[in-house]
Amino acid sequence: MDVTRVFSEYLKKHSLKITSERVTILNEINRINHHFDPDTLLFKLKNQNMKVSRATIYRTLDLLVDCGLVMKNVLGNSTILYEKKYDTQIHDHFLCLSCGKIIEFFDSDLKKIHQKLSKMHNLSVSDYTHQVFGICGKCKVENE
Amino acid sequence: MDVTRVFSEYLKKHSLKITSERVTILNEINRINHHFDPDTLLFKLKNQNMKVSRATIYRTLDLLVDCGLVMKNVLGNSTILYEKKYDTQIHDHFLCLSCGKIIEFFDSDLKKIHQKLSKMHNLSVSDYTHQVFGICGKCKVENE
DNA sequence: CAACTCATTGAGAATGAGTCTCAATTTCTA
DNA sequence: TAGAAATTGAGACTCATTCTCAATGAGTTG
Repeated sequence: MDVTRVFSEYLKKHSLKITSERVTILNEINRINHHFDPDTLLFKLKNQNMKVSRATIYRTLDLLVDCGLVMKNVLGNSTILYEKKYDTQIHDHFLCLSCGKIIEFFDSDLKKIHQKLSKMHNLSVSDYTHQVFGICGKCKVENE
Repeated sequence: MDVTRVFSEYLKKHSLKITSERVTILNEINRINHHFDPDTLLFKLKNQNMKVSRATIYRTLDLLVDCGLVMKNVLGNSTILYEKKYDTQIHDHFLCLSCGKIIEFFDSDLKKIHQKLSKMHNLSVSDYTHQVFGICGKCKVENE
């Protein structure tokens, strides 16, 4: 998937400009294979002497979410995490309430639930989040 | 379900006190049949001349979530909503991205997905959230 | 390719939901 | 009913995110 092209076309369509900051941010996200938060992203760029402001990180993430390349998740209480939506099928997260560990998973049966919902209410589904909370295997053992 | 009793017992077990504010808040939640946010709750109580501070609302909601009587959801970007967990089976929300309408639904097949997940990773599930985004029937028609 | 328009950027101020502080008050145990 | 311990409210505080606005840059047009 030519991510840069998708983003460029999105920007053009909305009369927005292809700036070096936007390209830099997208490239960095491309390199991250799991979830991340805006500050981590800022930090990674700072470490490479790429100068991008916090405001621009937030603004660009909004654009990437809007054009469908990035997914924004609010996990549990207040943990916010972003992740690529391409090159991956992972949409769902399990959060261990004891140690905070996050397990990523995907179950295609969820699609069937969404299809049922669509039919029942005559609506169309474009996205979803599904988060599961509990105790992971390791913590279960430790609490025994 | 004797909600007051459940809450009282929870408080006793944790050496916490049954105060008029806590009872007032629980009673008000009892009267609400859909989702709500902390400020709405505060407002409703103010309108009835019940004096409860914002801090106490937040503190009590945390307790109610902890003892399992109330569910806290983060819907979409940053909408936070609470709702009763008793007298209802509703756990899941559909949010119309066009008009903001929220449709509540429940599908028991989700349980099966959680059971599969539990087995696969040897974990135990205690809670979940499932949010679906898209366009509702009404908005679909209007956009034609 | 130069001029011009309009989006973009960064620095730091502003916002706002939620949390914390602490003295005064209330609960409840013994 | 006395006393220990939890609770409350008001407002200060936090911290992630958004806003402001002057300076800069992209890209369009002649």
